[in-house]
Amino acid sequence: MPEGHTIHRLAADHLAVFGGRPVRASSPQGRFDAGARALDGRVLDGVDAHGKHLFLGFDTPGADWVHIHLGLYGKFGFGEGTAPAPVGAVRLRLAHDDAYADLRGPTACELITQEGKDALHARLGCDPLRDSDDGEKAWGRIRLSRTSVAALLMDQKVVAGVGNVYRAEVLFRNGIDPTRAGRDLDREEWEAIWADLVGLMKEGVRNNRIDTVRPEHTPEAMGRPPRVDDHGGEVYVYRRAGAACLVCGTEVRREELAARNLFWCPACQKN
DNA sequence: CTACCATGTAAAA
DNA sequence: TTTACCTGGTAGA
Repeated sequence: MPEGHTIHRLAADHLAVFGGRPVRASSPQGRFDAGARALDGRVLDGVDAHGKHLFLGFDTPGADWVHIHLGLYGKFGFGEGTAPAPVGAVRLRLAHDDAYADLRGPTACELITQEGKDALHARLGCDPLRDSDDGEKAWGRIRLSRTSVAALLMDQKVVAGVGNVYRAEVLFRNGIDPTRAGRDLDREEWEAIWADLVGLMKEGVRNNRIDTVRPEHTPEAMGRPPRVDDHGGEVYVYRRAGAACLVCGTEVRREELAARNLFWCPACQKN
């Protein structure tokens, strides 16, 4: 269940593992048969990621990119050596003699042209993990919007790549009340949020997990027993409803907002 | 074992 | 706004 950092990491990993040499492509599950046949024997010659969208570029005439969106369930599994017989519904398998990658359960796995890729970029907001992006385009939307900053952060047309974990955590770290309207933020607050997202998400790509707890608030630093969050990283509020805030001890709250769980500390996030 | 939930999005109603 | 997609982990029987 990926946010943007996972996708950027996958892009880099695909290039490192498969780049520059012909790959064998198949769709054991069958739903990407035609696409896999078009890719089979081709060379992966470029990768890209924008928000939660992954693009694998092959030297394939008329079908320049594989566009993959993992959705809520999608997952890649990498393995070394000769690929074993596929287990379960593998939508796409890429392989060479030394490694393989299996894709299961994606929302999207399709061949697209450069034009199609351009259209996707056009409808996505700025991505904290794209070096060419800055937060200005998002600020243009946010500063005029009556929508809550919590909803705006999850809107991929505004900011691309932020999901429920980074949303909750960046608002906590910046002391922002999630219900505040975008237009009630000031520029300094937005710039701090954006800069924090860039830092957190880059660290997420490096570590392949989401960690947001500052050193001074780790259980060790606070004199509390060590804690393991069940999504793989250390966080302040995400999925911690009912537990004590790591900073002030107040009970972390959870509420449904636009069909997604929102987590926050009502004491730390009053600004 | 079954039921339910989840870091997401698009299509249907 | 609701439903569907589609997988894996976990809680509970």
